[in-house]
Amino acid sequence: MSERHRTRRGENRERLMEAALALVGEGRHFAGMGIREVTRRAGVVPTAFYRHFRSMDELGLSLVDELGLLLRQMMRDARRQAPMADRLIDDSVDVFIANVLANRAFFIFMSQCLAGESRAVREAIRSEMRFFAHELASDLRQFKLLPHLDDAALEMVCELVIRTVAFSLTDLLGLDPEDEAQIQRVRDRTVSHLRLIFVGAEHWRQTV
Amino acid sequence: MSERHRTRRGENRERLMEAALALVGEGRHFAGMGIREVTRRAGVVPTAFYRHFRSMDELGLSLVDELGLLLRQMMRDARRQAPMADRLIDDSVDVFIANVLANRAFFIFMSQCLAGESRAVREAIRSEMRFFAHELASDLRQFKLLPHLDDAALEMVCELVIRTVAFSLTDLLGLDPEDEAQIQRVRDRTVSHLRLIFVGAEHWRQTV
DNA sequence: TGTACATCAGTGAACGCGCGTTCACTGATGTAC
DNA sequence: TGTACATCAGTGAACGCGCGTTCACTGATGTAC
Repeated sequence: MSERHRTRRGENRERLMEAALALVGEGRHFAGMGIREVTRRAGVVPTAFYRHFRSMDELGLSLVDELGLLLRQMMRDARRQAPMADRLIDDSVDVFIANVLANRAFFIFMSQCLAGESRAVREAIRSEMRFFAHELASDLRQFKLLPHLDDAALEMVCELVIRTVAFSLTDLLGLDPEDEAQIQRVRDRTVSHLRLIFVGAEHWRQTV
Repeated sequence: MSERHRTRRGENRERLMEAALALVGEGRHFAGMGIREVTRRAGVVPTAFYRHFRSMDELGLSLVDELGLLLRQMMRDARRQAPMADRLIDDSVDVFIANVLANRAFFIFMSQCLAGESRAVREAIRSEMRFFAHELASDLRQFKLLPHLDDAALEMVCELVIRTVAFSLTDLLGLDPEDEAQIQRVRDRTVSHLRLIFVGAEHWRQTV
């Protein structure tokens, strides 16, 4: 083992991504982050950055890819957790909140990116959300929930659901992660919002 | 008139704020913006910045104050425009979209700030949104809409309405402002979402 | 399996530039008497 | 209304520092035969 090459192949790449994410988790904004800042945090020489990314933008896109995997994992969790229709909303919100608390920095990154500088990153996040809405719609179809809605109406409902959850993300991220009472309040509010949407969906008449 | 002092009192202050806003409008993120960048754009010597703001953060807070005025103006517009209950949603969304298109940079700034670096700015925007929800609730009370809801339920509904509109902001800002067909699609989707929420509100049963 | 070689992933030194900020200054504006 | 003076809002020069990026280099890893 030499002094200079003591790392696994590709290890520094991960390190750089983790460092950027850690900085985001500590309150820095990705848009204002520099290459030297990230490499310093990663404990890596500045030039090493260029071995893995051409720019911070490219690092951002890689983070979005990882975020996508995380979100898909979360959706699988929710499906496993919430098989009964009457607890569907409560359980899904619980899964969501647990995941956000466990991957705080990732979700802060996501909410930063929604209004971020790079159009490519913005679009990537939005397409991830559209994918989610679509998945939710096909789950509801499969569980025979809201059978009176046509495809377009169902997609519309699911999109609103996903957006509502995404917005409650910004509530959650603003809180002290230890403050369980506040987290409970955000949870209850999100559940109320989703119930309201589902009540609306049950009484929705096609082509109003 | 001297060469050096040809400006009105406080004119450079406005210039600096306009410059920051202009840069945001062109795609820059406020979090990554520097003092020299803003002063350069404003056509002002860098040191002049310190005559008016201690830091970029403070300039950001001033922009939020101006944004607050703009939003209140928009709410007055909406009230004047939408006196009939059956056109309430459509007209309000139209007022909103017209205001967003007319003050694009301001709204981009707002959506950046929701996930911004400064907690103070973030909180300022959120409190602005809470104020809006509250105003909407008292309007609905006054118009005798949704009379079966108690105060807490009505606030909850209004909050969801405001969030839904705020989220459609991010749709709108991602578009080419000339592309009327796309804007129309965002408008229609927002109207659908709000209708869905109001259908839910009409059938909402207290203390579910 | 062994060898030769290309590629990958790391290094430290160095560059020029733009950054935030301080300073001492000056003219214009507002205020007290 | 005039005068004296404090404050406000502008200026250019200068500082030291951290930035992104280039370079020539080297050892480790993977691949072809």
